[in-house]
Amino acid sequence: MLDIRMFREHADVIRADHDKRGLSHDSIDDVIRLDEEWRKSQYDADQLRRKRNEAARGIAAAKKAGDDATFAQIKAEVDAIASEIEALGIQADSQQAERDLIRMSIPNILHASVPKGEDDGGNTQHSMHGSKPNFDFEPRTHNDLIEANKWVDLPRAAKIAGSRFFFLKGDLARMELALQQYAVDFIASRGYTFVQPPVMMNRQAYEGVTDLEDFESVMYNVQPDGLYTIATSEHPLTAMFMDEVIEPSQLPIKIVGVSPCFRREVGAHGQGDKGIWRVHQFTKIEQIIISHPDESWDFHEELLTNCVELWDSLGIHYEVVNICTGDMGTVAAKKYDLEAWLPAREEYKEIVSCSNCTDYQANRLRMRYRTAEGNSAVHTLNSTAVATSRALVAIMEQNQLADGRVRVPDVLQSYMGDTETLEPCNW
RNA sequence: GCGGACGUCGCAUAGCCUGGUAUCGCGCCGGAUUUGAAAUCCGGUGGUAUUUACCGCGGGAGUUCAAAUCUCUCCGUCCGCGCCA
Repeated sequence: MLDIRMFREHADVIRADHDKRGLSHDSIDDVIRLDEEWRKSQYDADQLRRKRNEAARGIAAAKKAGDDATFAQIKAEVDAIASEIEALGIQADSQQAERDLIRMSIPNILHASVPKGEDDGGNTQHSMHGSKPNFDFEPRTHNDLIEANKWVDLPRAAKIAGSRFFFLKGDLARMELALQQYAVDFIASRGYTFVQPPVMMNRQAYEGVTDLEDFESVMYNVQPDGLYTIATSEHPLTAMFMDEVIEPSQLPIKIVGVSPCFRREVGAHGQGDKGIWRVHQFTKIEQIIISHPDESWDFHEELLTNCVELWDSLGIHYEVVNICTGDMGTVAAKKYDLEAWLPAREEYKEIVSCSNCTDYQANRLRMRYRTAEGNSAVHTLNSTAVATSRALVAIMEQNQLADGRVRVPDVLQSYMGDTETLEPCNW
């Protein structure tokens, strides 16, 4: 959510951003109009309250003195104002609620370096890392590999939970655990605190960190308590500071989190989504930074650097892309994706997403830091370190051997008892 | 799950019984003093606004002319009991 001061003082900035995104200005105009109406109602109501307070000032004395005539006169005066105040108050509340509902749907202001484009075709390459592996055989897709090696059981998962759930088995499951440990150690060694968050959140906190439409298409709602399972640990790890005023000396707060992530993936179907590429539940190691506004762009680059060095160390070939205006979504002001090379399909596909959300989440969550002039919103940043299901796909496809087994990246071998090659499962 | 205590500005705390202007301290910010620092002194430190006003005492509702204060309810914390990986 954008600061209301942006609409009052710098509406031209929001308008320019909407032009960049190809959006109409209607919502901006609505917010500005409703804000003016709300302020008028609020001011009028405040003036009446003031009148009432002034009138009521003598009421205690009259009551104590037993002066019933004065008491009755003041009470009549106060009663007359009360109904007016109530009507104005209701009007003001509804104007403010409507204003903020629209304001919630208005996207963040994009950074100047975000390229213009209509969809993911407009994303631009930032950098290329590693090189395409050479195979003296026809490389197989990860779906072939998991089936041939019996590393993943999709049919039985579908039987007990539904499609897009999976059992992870044998050496591939061991490598998944190794990836978690390795990634956590890698990021924690750079001064990030390891945190394991709750995997369910209430609606109020969740609205602070995500697009409202996600409640219908992305999140599982758990009854009877009405909690939502998290779609990423970014959500609890950012919302953790909701309603807080942070001392500037505490900033930046750097976190590496790990959690299962749950996504309904409504409407997702297609050849590219087979196997474990797009699933309802996966594990993700996430980087989070809560920072002073002046530092967030430097930290955005730091998060990307962490990703690049982590994925380089795994020996994976990938490119970094700068996400364009049309592919950005509501919350982020700038986003880099890492896209790994999948040799069988000859495509680069998203494995990491690295965002600076500036003050957008912080405004909704009322996360502030103390300044001399008053409290002001912090900036929030998040970046995948490793989403293990997709990391497994990239490693399997790039490290596959002619017989279908898979070479374990060097840095992971010590995390799984010096295992060098993933062996098939026998059931 | 049962019983009890409690929730007050960043932290800590008074006010609650007996309804009538949000208290003291710490921390933080600014200023004075100082070569600099510490110490000391002064001022400021919840939100909103058409800037001196209005709203705020965990959330919501109720009683009342008036609620931090009384009642109900929900949420949370702590203690004891029960259950439990």
